[in-house]
Amino acid sequence: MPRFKIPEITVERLSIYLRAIKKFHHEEILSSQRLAELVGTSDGQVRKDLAYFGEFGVPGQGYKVGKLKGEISHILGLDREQRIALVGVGKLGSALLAYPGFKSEEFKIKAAFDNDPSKVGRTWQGVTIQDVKKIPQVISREKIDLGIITTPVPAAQQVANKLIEGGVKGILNFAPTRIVVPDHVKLRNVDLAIQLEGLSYFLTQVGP
Amino acid sequence: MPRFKIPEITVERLSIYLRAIKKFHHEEILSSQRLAELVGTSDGQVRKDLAYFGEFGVPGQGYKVGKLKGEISHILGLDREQRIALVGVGKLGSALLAYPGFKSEEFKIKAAFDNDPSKVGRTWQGVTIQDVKKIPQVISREKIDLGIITTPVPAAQQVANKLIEGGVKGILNFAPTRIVVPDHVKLRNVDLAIQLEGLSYFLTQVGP
DNA sequence: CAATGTGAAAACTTTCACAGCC
DNA sequence: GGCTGTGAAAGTTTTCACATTG
Repeated sequence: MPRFKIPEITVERLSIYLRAIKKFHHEEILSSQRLAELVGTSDGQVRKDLAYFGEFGVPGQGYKVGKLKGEISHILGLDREQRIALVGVGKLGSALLAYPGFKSEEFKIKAAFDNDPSKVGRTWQGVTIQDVKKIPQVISREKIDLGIITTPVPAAQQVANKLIEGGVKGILNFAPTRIVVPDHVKLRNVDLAIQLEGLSYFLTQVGP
Repeated sequence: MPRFKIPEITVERLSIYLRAIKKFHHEEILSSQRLAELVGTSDGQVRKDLAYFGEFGVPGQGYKVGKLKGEISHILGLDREQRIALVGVGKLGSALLAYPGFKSEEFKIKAAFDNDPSKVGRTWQGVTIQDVKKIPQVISREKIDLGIITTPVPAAQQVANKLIEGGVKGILNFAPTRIVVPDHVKLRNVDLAIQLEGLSYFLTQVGP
């Protein structure tokens, strides 16, 4: 549907728009201006972002919430189940297993793995923790296409390799280290400490 | 030191460079090319990023690890203690309290708050959990300048207001909602679900 | 002579403003 | 009259290439 290359930031904003409009009723109509205020951007930006993918609005009126929800969900692939595996059921891993956004209708964590024998076999948030050795086999049997890495740094690359061997197409990496993946796999790093460091920089700008 | 406005992404990359060079010895010398390979960017990018802040390299040689560490740490404000408060000691909150990057030499979580009476008074990771009512008072007494919000969505704005009342200068918000802050406070949102949705979009691009 | 620092060019993103539609 | 969709302009970031330096 997209004419050519879509900026990654546009996709990110679509997620944000979707979150914002979910609070409204299907029948309601929002203008780009109203939507922009809700999420903190400009009306032109909203229109440009949406226009990459089609014509969803009605001139003179605005965007109908129901239609927009459907379109954005479809663009983001949220209208079909996304099957996920999480590796590393430590503190952060178990928090994410319970995190509302990670166990929604669209996202289903189908498998969890750890290398700690005392955790293997236990069930947490409805998911049974399995041995990391089984990663490739389970990923491919369960047709899982997204992997989340919440292991310590030293294990991250190995785990990524196993996920890829099993056939995941995307990896969300929380281990603060660079991991290398082949071109056909999409990697996204979330480094929580870097977020803090960015704020820290800001403080050096404003005062003592 | 910076001549004018520095792109936020440059600051983020500085954090990444710093993480990468920490693995090397003080005396070692790295070229921009080597550093670029380590973090997955281009040599020109590395030089541009650093050149915003000064001349840290030696032409014909490269960058000395020790010097670079010092300079980047200083730029990011990591050469002095950053005092932090965390609000919302749920699953994600307790994971972050234990997260290595959040309890480093530079970052000290000095206070934690929750509104659940059964949690108040308990100690976790060396920090005693206090009642959210005390936020403004503790923030200002302890001279805390960064706040982390890991509460559920409905509480986020209220908590932010209390943090600001106490005098924080920056807020790291993990609640998936838009919160509004005055101009002099720096807000950074980390929405974990959006990261997943970005990957999900990618899958729609490469095939079913 | 190897690698930095840096203008200038290219690529990309956001803003603007307005024709066209409801 | 109000609001979308969209080219064109402005602004920003990245890449390029080279003069300069140890």
